[in-house]
Amino acid sequence: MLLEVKNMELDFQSIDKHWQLYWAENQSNKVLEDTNKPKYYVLDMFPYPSGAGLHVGHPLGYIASDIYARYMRLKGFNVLHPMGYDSFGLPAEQYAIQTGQHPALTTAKNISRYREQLDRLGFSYDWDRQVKTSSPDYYRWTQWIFKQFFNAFFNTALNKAQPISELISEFSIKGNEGSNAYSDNQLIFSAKEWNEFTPNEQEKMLLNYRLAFLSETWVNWCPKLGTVLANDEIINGLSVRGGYPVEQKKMMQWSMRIKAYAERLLSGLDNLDWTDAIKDQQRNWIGKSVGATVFFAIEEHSELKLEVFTTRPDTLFGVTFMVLAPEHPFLEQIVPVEFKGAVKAYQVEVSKRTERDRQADVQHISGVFTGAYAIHPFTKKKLPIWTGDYVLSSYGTGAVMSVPCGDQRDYAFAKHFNLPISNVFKGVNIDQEAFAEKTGVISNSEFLDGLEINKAIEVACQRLVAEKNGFRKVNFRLRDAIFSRQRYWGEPFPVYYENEIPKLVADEHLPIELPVVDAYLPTESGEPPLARSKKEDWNHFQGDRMEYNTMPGWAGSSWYFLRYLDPNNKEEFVGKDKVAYWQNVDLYIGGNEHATGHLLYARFWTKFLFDMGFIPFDEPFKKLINQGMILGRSSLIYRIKGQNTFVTLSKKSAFETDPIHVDINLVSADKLHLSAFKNWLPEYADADFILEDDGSFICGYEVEKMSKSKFNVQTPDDLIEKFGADTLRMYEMFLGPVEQSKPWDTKGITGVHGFLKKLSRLFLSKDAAWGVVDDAPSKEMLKILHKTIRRVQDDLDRFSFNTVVSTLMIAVNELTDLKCNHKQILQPLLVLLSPYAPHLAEELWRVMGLPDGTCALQAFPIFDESILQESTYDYPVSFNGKMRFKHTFDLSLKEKEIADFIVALPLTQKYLEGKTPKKVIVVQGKIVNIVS
RNA sequence: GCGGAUGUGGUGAAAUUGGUAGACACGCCAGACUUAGGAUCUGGUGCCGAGAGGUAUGCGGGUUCGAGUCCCUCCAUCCGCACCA
Repeated sequence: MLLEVKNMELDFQSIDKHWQLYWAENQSNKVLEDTNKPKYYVLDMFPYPSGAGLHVGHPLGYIASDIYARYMRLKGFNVLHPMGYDSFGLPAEQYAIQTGQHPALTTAKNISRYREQLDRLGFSYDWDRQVKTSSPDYYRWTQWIFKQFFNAFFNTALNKAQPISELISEFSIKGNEGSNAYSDNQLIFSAKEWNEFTPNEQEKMLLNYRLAFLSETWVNWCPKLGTVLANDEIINGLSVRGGYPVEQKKMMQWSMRIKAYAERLLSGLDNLDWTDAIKDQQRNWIGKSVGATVFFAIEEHSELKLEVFTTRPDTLFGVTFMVLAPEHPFLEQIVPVEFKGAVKAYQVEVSKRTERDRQADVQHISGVFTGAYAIHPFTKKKLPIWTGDYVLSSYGTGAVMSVPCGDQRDYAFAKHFNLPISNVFKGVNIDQEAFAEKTGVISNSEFLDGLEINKAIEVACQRLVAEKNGFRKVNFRLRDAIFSRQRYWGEPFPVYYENEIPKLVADEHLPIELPVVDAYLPTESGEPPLARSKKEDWNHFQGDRMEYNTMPGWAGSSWYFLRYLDPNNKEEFVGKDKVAYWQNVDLYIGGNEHATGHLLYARFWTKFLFDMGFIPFDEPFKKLINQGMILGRSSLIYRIKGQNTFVTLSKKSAFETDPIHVDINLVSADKLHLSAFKNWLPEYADADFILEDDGSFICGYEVEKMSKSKFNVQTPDDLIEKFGADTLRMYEMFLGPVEQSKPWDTKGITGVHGFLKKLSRLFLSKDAAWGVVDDAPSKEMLKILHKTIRRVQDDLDRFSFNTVVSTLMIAVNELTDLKCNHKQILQPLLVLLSPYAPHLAEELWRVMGLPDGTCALQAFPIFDESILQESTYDYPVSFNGKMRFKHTFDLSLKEKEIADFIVALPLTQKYLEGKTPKKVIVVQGKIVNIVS
């Protein structure tokens, strides 16, 4: 019976193992639909299984969600708490390029390591529901959902997606004039014209409407590597890998028409229980701005109308020139011969810089005059057209009307190139800078003169519409999401080509599995790795060729929370009955870095699947908590420049040194273990040291992101080995609020470990026998218990995971003082503890011989208010807000009685120093304040 | 430049609606026990002061009987970004 007690101490390691085995063997965490209980869905953002394994930062959110899942089970909910892996991704592919090993193999290896580490923490996941985005059983449905996007368009009148077949029949009856279908297409055709299109022409036209579509997009192209690069992979116009030049290039790419959902993605935020910080980030990303589209005629090109978007149509009379993005298509046509050379040279120069570079560099102003002129819609004056890289092709129309008096960028551009500036603001000085405030009165603007700005916007819009020179327009910053990647390790598209027209593979041939390739690199001609495959390498091959791009990382993660509901369904991506029962995620916990990527895409896919009638809700995550990052504490040593000599921290200022990261395992309490350091890497074997006066070598430190290259990664494994899983779980919570970023530091872990030992001592009698008694507890003990029940419950209800730990510590301290070994107290206490320390709670429950199965199957103790009711209260008495002494009164006493009594006290007279009180404030049950 | 977050002891932090600032823990100091241990237990610990007392939540103001909490100005640190027309 005392199996887990050694030398009067609990053996946490055996307890962990025993219960982890028990849970696995008894399928304790398996969950099924149960209509007798309310459901609750607790989800973690699933991890990418990297080769480095889990570090102490990962479990922070997992521990919090596990505690909450266990709490909600005790509260009587049927809790769904699954886990899986976002297992497609670049690192596995990079590793494959280097080693030739198939990414599926390394991924499988990493997953099993992750699983082992997760299991050691005692998480209550229902592993039968595990999903892996790289498994064909899973990505079959990612491909299927892609097909639904391809087969749909967005109806702006109904504000929802609909089958493309409806649009096709609409076109064949009345063409596309006045159509409500969302599109960037400008071409108008009649029903007759539509019906006379060849099938290929029809298909090309439909790509302008489909929610998943093919179009030409600008990409960062590295000719030397033969591949497209992400912004992250480029520094100063050179690829991080190899340092080769990168240029902007147009390429056929799949995209998702997320812009169609911009308005709904924005308004949907209002009803979500997310922090304002993250909602603001999404609002900012979506970037709604209200203004007008204005058309400018171009001199000598009557066939062209230059379209610009402005939020300030009231400043139209302040326009003194136009600026086009260097990528603007009009530049091909409008630039006179004598200017072509300069414009071309500028375009080439700009194409070497990524959009990110262009945006980061605010100081540097560049541009060239195109030699062409636009015509002002009202004044008919000539406006010179420039091209400049501060105008981005991807925002708005890629062209701006420049109003130097009202926009600082236009102002700076005008000053730099000595272009005219005309002031349209009444009584405002613009000698030094533009006036960007949206207040004041317009002048110098013909029919807008004397109007207040909002009124002027109104009038300008009316005039634009009346003269057919523009219209009101809502613009979004959000861009359509590029959906193809030139990579191997991602989902293949369910697409083949016939005469360069993309066609969908029939459902019965899904999944299209990743074909075997001889190398995970692009082909010589710069085609994606899949193009290396031969026809027979595909499990299904159709048409002239298959699609060689793969899907991006966010494809699989945009819907995985739905697959957990029904992970083994062979007929549907999720069963209707299953999704009707579990609904959307009640609590979602994960890192802040996904604020605008994953969280926005998942919302987009959910809204689409809702529109198509597949799921009964249109927001995926009701409540969101962003856990903070756990930062590493790196150790630094200082090497004298050009020597192999290292200086201790306090003496480093006397030398010129380089800081070098040193493995934190070679350092304890900032002292470097010298012999271990010499053995660490061969280059340090004969290093010299300049030591402190006491003979030690002290390291410097820095708090930064945990990473392998900084040698500051703390894995949970060693700590679990030393203290057990429960200690680590509690300690990570005890560090502070989950939302907060904090440096990892194990200094305090002994405190939490000591608490668990102290708690278990309540259950032991002197001779290490289990000494729990059935005697009735004292009133005092009951008070401690119920005070604790209330606080644990209140704190968990507001996700204050850290304060629960100290509440439990206080309870144990107080019960220890009372030498409490009463079952009536200790039994409910174990239930309170169990979400945090499930292994120990179960073990104590078992050894106590308590009934009703395991601790996890109990109900959360019921808080009894009456036990805590007091008849008296110890009032703090303060003078001018400063607390001086306390006095106990019956709680039934009224304000007036208390005030009179307090004023009469000799102690009060002492603090009054002879003055008469001006006012005595008594808040019943709270405080007394005497103002003198 | 824009947006967001955070500033409380030597350290991590607590204080849910304005009502006893620093709970709980680490660390430190003193002691007990002990065939030295990273075990356990007891007491102390914001700062100044011998003490009475004073003082203290990034700085400076304000509202209030009362402010860590609400309002204004400023400062510092961290994170994100997109010169957004």
